[in-house]
Amino acid sequence: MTQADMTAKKNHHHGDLREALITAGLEIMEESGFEALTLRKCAARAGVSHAAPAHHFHGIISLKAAIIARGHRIFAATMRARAADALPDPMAQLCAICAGYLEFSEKHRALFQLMFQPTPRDLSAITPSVLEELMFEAGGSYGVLRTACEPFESDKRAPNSVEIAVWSMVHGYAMLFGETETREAAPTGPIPDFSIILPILTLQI
Amino acid sequence: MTQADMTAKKNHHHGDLREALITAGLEIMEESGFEALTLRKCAARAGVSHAAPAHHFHGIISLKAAIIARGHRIFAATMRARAADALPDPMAQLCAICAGYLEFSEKHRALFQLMFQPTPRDLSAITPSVLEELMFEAGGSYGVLRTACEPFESDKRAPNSVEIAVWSMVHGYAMLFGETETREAAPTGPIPDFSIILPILTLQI
DNA sequence: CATCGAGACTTGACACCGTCAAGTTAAATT
DNA sequence: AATTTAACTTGACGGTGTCAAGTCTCGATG
Repeated sequence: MTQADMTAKKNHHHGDLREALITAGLEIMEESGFEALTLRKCAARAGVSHAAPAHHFHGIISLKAAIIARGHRIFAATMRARAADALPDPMAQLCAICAGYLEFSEKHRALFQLMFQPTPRDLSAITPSVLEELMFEAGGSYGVLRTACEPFESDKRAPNSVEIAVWSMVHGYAMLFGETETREAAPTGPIPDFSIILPILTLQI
Repeated sequence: MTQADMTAKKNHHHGDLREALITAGLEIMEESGFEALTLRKCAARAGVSHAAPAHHFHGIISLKAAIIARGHRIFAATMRARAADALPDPMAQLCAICAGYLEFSEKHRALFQLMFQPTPRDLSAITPSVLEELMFEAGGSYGVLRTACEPFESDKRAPNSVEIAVWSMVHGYAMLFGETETREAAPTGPIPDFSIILPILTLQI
């Protein structure tokens, strides 16, 4: 519990409640999974009453959006870190970025699940400043992948088709195999590593 | 409302409540999206009290599992229907089955989302007979895709690597683009059709 | 420095949710 | 016909998100 949390326990002025709620949300999901995230639990962990978040977030949907924005920032950083360790040629960069994609989906499974859960149809319910932040951060993390795919695009194919193919494949793999989850249906035998799968695609690019 | 529903409104014996609850769940999601699905709403639509489902399903998790099993049956049928209309060569069959995969994800978006939401870690809470049905139906729908990929597997690659690659790609595409959802981040310009994307992969197989 | 207004909370209540316990009604069995 | 079992209903509880009204703190102003 931070100094601000302790202050909140005494008074009506937390000091940095917005950030504390986001941090609480990230911690709760890390510990108990993506479905454990609730507004009241975040408020309790931040040391305030259940209605306090309303001043910072227009409902649970806005708090989740802020957490997802934070997730995209960590996501982009994870992919960039892998790219920084790889050779500069386009293929090595793409492989590294995909490895970062999968690393994030495994290490932060609950956050990844939250980030890619079905989007509410009406984004207008989200606090405008939070939505702007989310769009910015999501664009940033997606841009890492897009940039890595650019060298492989060609006038011979539909625009963006390589980035769509790569994103579909790595995202599908992350969703389906990113964690040794209990599954109702699965391929028999061990799942091949994505580094084996990706070349099936990229050799043709 | 069926005859059985009307019977339930009068008495303590619905007649086919199990099926009515599953049907209610499918309808509610179709109308109001995947997050609108609740046990009480299903019970109300089936014309019984909120606690009636407990006799057939051990909690909301079991009712959802039953709905998901139904979803897999429709899913498999959709892919098989596409395959039935296609030429018998392996490539045409694979393309048709992927088209069926995407058709299902678009036409039954909420059901698709429910089917591939993060799985609860503890499946033992699910009614055993329901879990068995789910495993069977999920295995059946997955088997359609697996069978279509078999002609492309090779001793030169890791076992199952083609089916993993294809499943990752088509599932990722379905999750990301299967509906013109509101998205925080997206490629610029129109999304290439999956029939353009798939050949990037399959030409190399 | 005192006052006022806005910001940042707290308390309480409501409806909805899933689950459980106890009770009631109908069907099946003996 | 009586008994047992199945299939419900009713009511309650705790957790959830949201709203309204109230309270406390901070910042602005004179």
